[in-house]
Order: sequence, then structure tokens, then C-alpha cells
Amino acid sequence: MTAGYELEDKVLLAVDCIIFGFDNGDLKVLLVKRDFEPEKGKWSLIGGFLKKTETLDDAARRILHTLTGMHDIYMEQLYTWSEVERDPAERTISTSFYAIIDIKQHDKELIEHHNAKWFSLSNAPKLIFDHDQMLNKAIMRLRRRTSISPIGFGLLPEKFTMKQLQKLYEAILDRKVDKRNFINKIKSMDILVKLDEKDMSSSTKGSYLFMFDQEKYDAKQTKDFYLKIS
Amino acid sequence: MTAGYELEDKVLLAVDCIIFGFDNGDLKVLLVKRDFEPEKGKWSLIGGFLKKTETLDDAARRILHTLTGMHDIYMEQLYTWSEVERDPAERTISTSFYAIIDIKQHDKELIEHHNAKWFSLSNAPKLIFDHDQMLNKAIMRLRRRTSISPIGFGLLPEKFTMKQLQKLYEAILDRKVDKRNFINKIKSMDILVKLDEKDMSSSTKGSYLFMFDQEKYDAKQTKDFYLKIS
DNA sequence: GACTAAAAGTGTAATTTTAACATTTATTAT
DNA sequence: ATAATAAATGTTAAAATTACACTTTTAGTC
Repeated sequence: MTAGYELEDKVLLAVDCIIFGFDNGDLKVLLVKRDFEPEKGKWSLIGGFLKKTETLDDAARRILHTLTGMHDIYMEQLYTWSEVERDPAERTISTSFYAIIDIKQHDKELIEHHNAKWFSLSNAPKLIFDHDQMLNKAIMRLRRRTSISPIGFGLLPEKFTMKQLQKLYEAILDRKVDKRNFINKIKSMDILVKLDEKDMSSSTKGSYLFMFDQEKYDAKQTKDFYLKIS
Repeated sequence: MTAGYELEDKVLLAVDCIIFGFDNGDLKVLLVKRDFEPEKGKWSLIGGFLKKTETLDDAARRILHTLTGMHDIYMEQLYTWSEVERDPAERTISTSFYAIIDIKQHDKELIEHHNAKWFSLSNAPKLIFDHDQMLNKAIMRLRRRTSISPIGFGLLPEKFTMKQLQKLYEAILDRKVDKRNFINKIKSMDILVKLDEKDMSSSTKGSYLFMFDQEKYDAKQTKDFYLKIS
């Protein structure tokens, strides 16, 4: 019993990771300076090649860890890119993944040691190959996803204010939202716990801190519920 | 200037097509009996391998044509599957594509000559490898897509009745929808033209035929408008 | 030619959701 | 005591969604 696969072409399969970071109301993307040919020295997404012994998700995690030191980042598969000439050096197909993380929660030094750098979306450099397209598609997906189901876990400190949460949504959606409508919408979702504690750092009055209620959140996740921000 | 790719693993990259067909109120999927090892003789999605000289979309079109005789089918990329052991014969990654077509508009003989066969979703056989997962994911995507933006072109005869259109939505969403609400919703979308002609085949009264208004449809497509069926 | 049968066609009212909008409250620092 | 600063809060109008049932048309039959 031989498989009839002998005559088929084999190709390089790459993985590219689009890591969005949220910091201080600003949405950024993590890029690396490429240290091998072709396009050595240019900025690119965080990428590498799939090994035979791992899944694409494994590869994405390994590559992200190798190039930035980050780990335990949940990434979601986005799209597989296969233009014949996308990498001029050799026929390479690439599957892109994306994630969004809280920049503050990840060790800046680790990232910088690995000559990766955060860029605001508005002034990211031109990227190699089709990486600009990948980035664009990821932004679109992130926005759509954000208006469909709640994000948040892992993107904010464990305890956060409503304002911080609102800023996060505003950064992703790239527009202002009405404070009262936003708070009402979030409340109606019933996935947050209001704490007795206040954050005093930004006003004399102080603002209440909230936490996600993991259990309630998970319960709703399954029913893929819908969040639309006015 | 040598590319630093020499040491990387190369893999087989497959394409699998999930072709949904709509016929007579029933949603079906097109499957083929596999004629090579492994799993020879079992039912599978319409699949084959990417060649070095083509994109994934090219490969999907070529494979679909080879196995079924169909052409000019627009397929959308769904997901790339990479479990290490998904194909026991050799390390193979597969990108799945899906499409939905009007069965009547495609030549049955051609399809049957190629030992492909339509199965109702409710009694499709068990498929090889991870093809059941692929099919499931495609169904989910199709449903979600259907409630987000209008489908229809190419899925119905050029002229069709409201009932046919409703049946199409019901087949995809797998539930009944209210006739009056459905018609109102569709009318409010303003992408159909009512003809003076009636279809007399299903009642003494006859029911008016409609056509899609391609121009209006295209205009709305760009603004990715939203259709939600009650 | 009246009646029956079968599917097509049609509208309204109640409810829910969304969107727009401005003032009061709490606290620290002066 | 006052001023300054950001936090907290509720209402109303408009739009969208849902639930729901009777009338119309016409071919066929008695």
C-alpha cells in the first residue's frame, strides 16, 4: 500500500505572526528587522518556517518565542498566502496568525533584545513581500471580531477602569464611542465584576476598578454572542 | 545573495474543496470516492495537491475541474489544516476552500462521470482524515456569512420566486423563517427586480418572478452591508 | 357557473434595540 | 471655601425586529 504522492511538489510553508499591542490608548504592531536574505535589514512580520514535526499553531508559537521571547500568546489563524512570486527567493506559502496583547504585560527588554520593535499602526514602515496585505487583513479581522464578540482578557491589566476598556475598543475600532452607551452595553453583557477598589491615578475622585468574570465570560463565549458598539 | 532557506523542511500542500449545492430546497455537499491510497474507496472532499507554479486558488479551481468537470466556480478560502498526523501516509498540510452553487445549473452527467456524488448534509457519509471537521467549519462559515451579507447570485435560476429564495435561506440557516418578515427584509435591501412574469408551476394563482439587480447588488457589496434574517 | 382547493400575497402592532444627548458628584489642591 | 478635574449617571426619540392571520387568485371539478 503505497501512497500516490510521489510525484507531487513540495514547498516551503512559512508562518507570519501579526502581533497587535495595546498600550496607553494606542494600537501598535510588533515588527522585526530581518537578519537574513532576501530583504535582509528590512522590516517584516514575525515569521519563520514550519517544521515537519509541528502544526502551524506550534510553529507560530515557536517562532514568536524565538524572535521576541514572548510565550503563552493565543494566536488565531488568519489566512494562507500563496502568490507564486510572493517570496522571490523560493516558492513559499505563508499562513498568517494574529493576536492582540497588552504591551505592558510583556517584558519590553526581552522583545527589544531580539530586535523586534513596536510601531503605531499609523507610522509602521513598509514591510517586505506581502506583509502589508497581511497586516491589513489582520486589522480588518480584528475590527470585525471586536464588534462581534467581546475581547479583553489579557489585553488589560487584571484590574482596569471603564475608561481603559473604552480606550481599548476605540483603539481597535479607530473611532470614538459614546461613554454612556458603551458602559450600558458592557454592563448588559454581564461579564464584568465591579470591585470596591478605585484607581486614583487619573483623577481626584478616582474611578472604580473592574475585573472580567472568567466564568460568565466563558459561558457566553460558547453561544457566540454579539456585541455591537454604537 | 543566497536565501537562508536551505535547511528548512518542505511539505506537501493539499487543497480540499467543499462544494455546497442547493437543489429543490435541499442543501447538499459534493463528495468523491477516493481512487488512490491511503483510504482508497472512501468518500472525501474534492482534493489534490498544489503545484509549484500555481496559487492555492488556481489549484482549487484546477482540482475541482479535474474531479468534477465544473468550472467558473468562485471559491473562498476557509482554513489551513496542519495536524501532524492528519494524513497518515505523509506530512501534508491542507487548505480548504468552499463554494455554494445551484445544482441544476451544473451538468449532472459531467459530475457523475467523475464519480463525484451529491449528498444531503443530513446523510453524508463519514469522510476521510479531517474532512468532517472541514465540512463542519464550512457549514458554520456559510451560515454566518449568510446572515451577514446576501448570497444568491448563481444559486438560483436567473428568474426565481420569493419562495425559492426563502427556501435557499432556510436550507442554509437550517431553520424556518417568517414569510412576511423575510419578504420585507429582502425588499428593504433593494437588490431585486420584480418581473411581470409569473411562475405557474406550483400554484393555480402563480407567483411573480424576480431577478437580482446586479448593479444595485454590486453597489451595496462594497459597503459590506448587513442582512439579518429574522 | 358555482364551489373547492392550494398556494400567493399582504399589514400592523408590540417589543426591543440603538442612538443621541448634559448634568451632577466626589475629591484634592489651593 | 473654592476651583478644578475627571467620574458617574438616565431619559427620550427613533429604528429595527418580531409575532401574528386573513384575503386574493385561479384552475379544476361537479
